[in-house]
This record gives sequence, structure tokens and C-alpha cells, in this order.
Amino acid sequence: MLTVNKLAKQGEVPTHVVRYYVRIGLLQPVGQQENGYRLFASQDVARLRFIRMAKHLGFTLNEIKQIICNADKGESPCDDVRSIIRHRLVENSIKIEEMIALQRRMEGALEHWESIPNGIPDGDSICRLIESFEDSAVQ
Amino acid sequence: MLTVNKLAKQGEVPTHVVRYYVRIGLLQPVGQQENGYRLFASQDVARLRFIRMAKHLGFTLNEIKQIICNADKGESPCDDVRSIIRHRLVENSIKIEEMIALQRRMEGALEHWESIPNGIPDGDSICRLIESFEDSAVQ
DNA sequence: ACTTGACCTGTGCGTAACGCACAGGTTTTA
DNA sequence: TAAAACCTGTGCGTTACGCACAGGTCAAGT
Repeated sequence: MLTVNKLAKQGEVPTHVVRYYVRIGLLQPVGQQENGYRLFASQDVARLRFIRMAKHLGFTLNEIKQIICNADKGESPCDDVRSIIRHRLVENSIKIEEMIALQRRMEGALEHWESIPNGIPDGDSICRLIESFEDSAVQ
Repeated sequence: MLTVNKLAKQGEVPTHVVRYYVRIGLLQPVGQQENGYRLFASQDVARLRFIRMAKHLGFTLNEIKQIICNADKGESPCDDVRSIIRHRLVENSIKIEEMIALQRRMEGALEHWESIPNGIPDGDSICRLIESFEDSAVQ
């Protein structure tokens, strides 16, 4: 029987993460002390480690919850696991491309801005630096 | 004078984005119709376009709010603008590296999993595919 | 025995930038 | 005049926590 603090230490996560996982039903205490403190089974340490591993591989907490639920019902989650990662791989590469494009825009902006002096805003303009990208950069 | 719908169309954003910007104080209606519908000044179209531009360059809505506030007070936001982007550039490149590392982990996992058959969960194990990364992949 | 201080507890709210559902109001069409 | 299409503001949900709060617990010191 472990308290939140002990479970968190053995699972190598901060305590508020354990509490959050309880809140979303990813961990379930097996009982309570008289003072209301939650108590966990020692196999929840393995569960917590499993969660960390899956997160590290790109699974969301919701997906991890589904995987654990299926496992608890005796169903093999392996096919789902494979297909989730295949999807995530595609999503992720799109996001990476977007972020690289953003990176290029920011670099271009900084370079471009070296030739522009600071301006004082007037009624027409908010910030000339940003507005100077009107034509070139949007969409 | 523009309603939410008209402003959204002219600014080329969905209506719920306009409403959200009102909610966080990034846009302020100049008044209301008798029925409670918000009314905006026509220069809010330019403001909305400015917001889109700044977002496209990597500014958060909070930063944009600060920039606009300073501009309204007549202060030049240019120095802040430059330094925000310099920071964002560093943050972003770190995130990109992390996502590339995740990408590699996912690719490695899929490849590795081709040699592993589906397993049925038992008491000891939740999903052998994920658990097979225990030693190699965490941290 | 008592008090101080450090540590721990659960709960509730905040984050970023929307997306969506709801119940109702308005405008257009038939 | 009625029905259908469209629009309105508000409130809640999203992800994965971080932080603040008011109070409970435990070891050390006196």
C-alpha cells in the first residue's frame, strides 16, 4: 500500500502528476486512509512506469487509458498500438514541417528587420516591423 | 459599424475566433445593438489582420495584446518585437529537435515491432510492444 | 507535553487558442 | 404568416499538467 508521495517517488514522477492521473481515471487508488489520503497497490508502480514509457513513444494519456482498459478486459491492444503510432508519425512530420517553415519566417523577419528603424505607432499603423510582412508572408 | 459576422468575414477568420478575441480583450466592440449584438469599428478589420500576421510570425495572443496595448499608449513595440522573436527562434528549434527525436523513436518502434507478434495481456504485462522499449528508450 | 517547522494532503482554478453545443433571436423565403 | 436558414452570446470541453490554498501529519527540539 502506497500513498501518493511514495507512488510518485517510485514511479519517478512529481506528485501532482499522480494526482492528475487519478483525476482522469488513469490510476485508481485501492482505498483511503481514515484521513482521506489515497492508497495505491504496489502494482500501480508498474502501471505508472508503463504510462511514462507510452508517453515517451508519443501516445496521449487518452490513448494510454484505452490501451490499459483493453488490457484489463483481456483484449490485445497491439494492433491499435501499431496504428496509433503510424498515424502519429504522419501528424508529427506535418507539424515538424510547419515548425520549420515558421522557423524560416522568423529568421527572415529578423534579417529583414535589421534594415528597418524603430517606429512610433500612429493611427494607421500598430507595428511597422510586423506590418512590413503584409504582402510576402501570409498564406 | 460591423457585427461579429461582418468583421469575421472581412478579417478572414471564423466568427468564433472574433468572439474569442473579444473574450480575452484583444478586440473591443465599440457598442451594442438593442438586441445585444456587438458592434465593431471598421478599423478593427485592420487590427484583426494585424493579429493574423503576428500569429503567422510566431507571436502568441498575449504578446500581441501587449504589442497593441503599447502601441495604443504611443510606445514603440519594435524592440520587444525583435527580442520576442529571437527567444521564440531558440524555443522553436529546441521543440523541433525534440519532435525529430520523437519521430525517430516512433520509426524505431514500428520497425522493431514487426518482429513481435501480438500478445494477449496477462497480469504481469499490459502491452509487450510498448514494454519492449523499457531498457532502450526512456530518457 | 507542547510547540515549531517542514512536509504532505485533496481540491479547485489557470494555462493556449480555440471547437462545439445550446437555447434563443433574426432574416429570408415560400 | 409560417417555416427554414442563419446568426447571436454564453458556457463548457479540449491537453497535460502547474500552482495556490487551507488545512492535516510527523519528526525534532525544548
